[in-house]
Amino acid sequence: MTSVLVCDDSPLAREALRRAVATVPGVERVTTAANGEEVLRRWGADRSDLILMDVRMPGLGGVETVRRLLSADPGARIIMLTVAEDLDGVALAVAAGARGYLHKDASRAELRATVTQALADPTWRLAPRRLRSAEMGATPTLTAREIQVLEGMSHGRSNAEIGRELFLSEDTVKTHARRLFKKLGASDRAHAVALGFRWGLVR
Amino acid sequence: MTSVLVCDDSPLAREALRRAVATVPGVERVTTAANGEEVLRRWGADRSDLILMDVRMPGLGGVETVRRLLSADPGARIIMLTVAEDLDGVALAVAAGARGYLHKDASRAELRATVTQALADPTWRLAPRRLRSAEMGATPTLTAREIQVLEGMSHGRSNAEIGRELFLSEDTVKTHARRLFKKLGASDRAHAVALGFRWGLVR
DNA sequence: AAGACCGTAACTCTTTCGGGTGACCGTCGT
DNA sequence: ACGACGGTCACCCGAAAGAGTTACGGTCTT
Repeated sequence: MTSVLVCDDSPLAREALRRAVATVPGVERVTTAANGEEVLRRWGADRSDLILMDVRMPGLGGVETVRRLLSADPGARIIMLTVAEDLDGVALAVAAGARGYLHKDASRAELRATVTQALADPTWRLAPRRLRSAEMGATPTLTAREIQVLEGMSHGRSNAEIGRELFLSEDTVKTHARRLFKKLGASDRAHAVALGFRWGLVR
Repeated sequence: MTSVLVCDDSPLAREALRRAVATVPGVERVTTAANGEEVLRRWGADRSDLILMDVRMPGLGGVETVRRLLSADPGARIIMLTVAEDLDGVALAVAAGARGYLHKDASRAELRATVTQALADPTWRLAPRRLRSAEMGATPTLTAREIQVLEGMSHGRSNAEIGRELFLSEDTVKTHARRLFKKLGASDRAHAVALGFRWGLVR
């Protein structure tokens, strides 16, 4: 029974990862956790063959979780996940005993290849790879205009105000809005803003 | 000329910190940065007497920034800022040479006391303190109901839907909405959701 | 005891949104 | 060269949202 534990605090990324990992040949079960504490709890109950874990998590951070996990079970295989702009945590995690890491902007295929390899070879270590975040569960790709409109929304501006700001007619803003809603799967602007934050499209 | 550099990726927290630090006796200048790269850039130009820096930042993380800062100038005084649920990064940062850290949920007074002490005594180290985030620049305090409503909004639900979900009338939901808008200073629900994310009230 | 919040709810009125649809133009890739 | 896509704009329409106001009972603090 080959099982993999996926841990990421972003529900969206978590689901995307879960789905991607589930397609790896040989993987029969994928469990998920939202933070380090949850990983440790699950690990106490039933041990997975491999753990994919985000470096940056609220609560117990990735690095410390790796330490605790390995002090409990030195054989645990852990691969860290990271966004492009967070290389220090990865280095620390690998130094702490993680087997390797994956950039979140790597391809789904690379993710699967890495997981396959890690599962096949218990001694596997490192070999960094990339993966386009667009492919790790379809991160929505917004155009520059759409992001500008989304940002305007996140600052509480009306369509008319956004239009004035960007020298566009309100109707044009509405068009961009409708298109970005569709891309994000948002039902309204509040939802769109939330998804923008969850996907890291706006801050 | 006593100057302090404040670094936090959250614009809201950054401003709050800036204002709090500016009230410390003896501090004549407070500069800000949004990430590690910016800190290093500023540091190259003009060195502050003290740096307050968030552990968790996009881009160059707090830990690595501490390392680079200290390798350039071993005398740099750095205090890390952290949220309650992120203790590993602090330990690493302190191990890397930071003088101490502050919980973001400490009081404004404690923040000021720590800064005062760090500025007065160049050899000062550690002495962790706390500080209520509510006081570090007036983090809005929403009631449980208001947060539930805000969360509903972040999931794209209409007021009527939120009402059905919480067994409330739509009118009541609208009342909670209006109240939370006022607390957050939001102009509409999209703005409220954005502020909720920025303040860490919703995920 | 008085006041300050909070949770609940209703009513009105105006503004904004979001869907649907269509259209023109430019660019880029095939 | 054709088609897909993005940016621009317009019009209609019904459904929400948001502002303003009022109200009543509960809890908690002063």
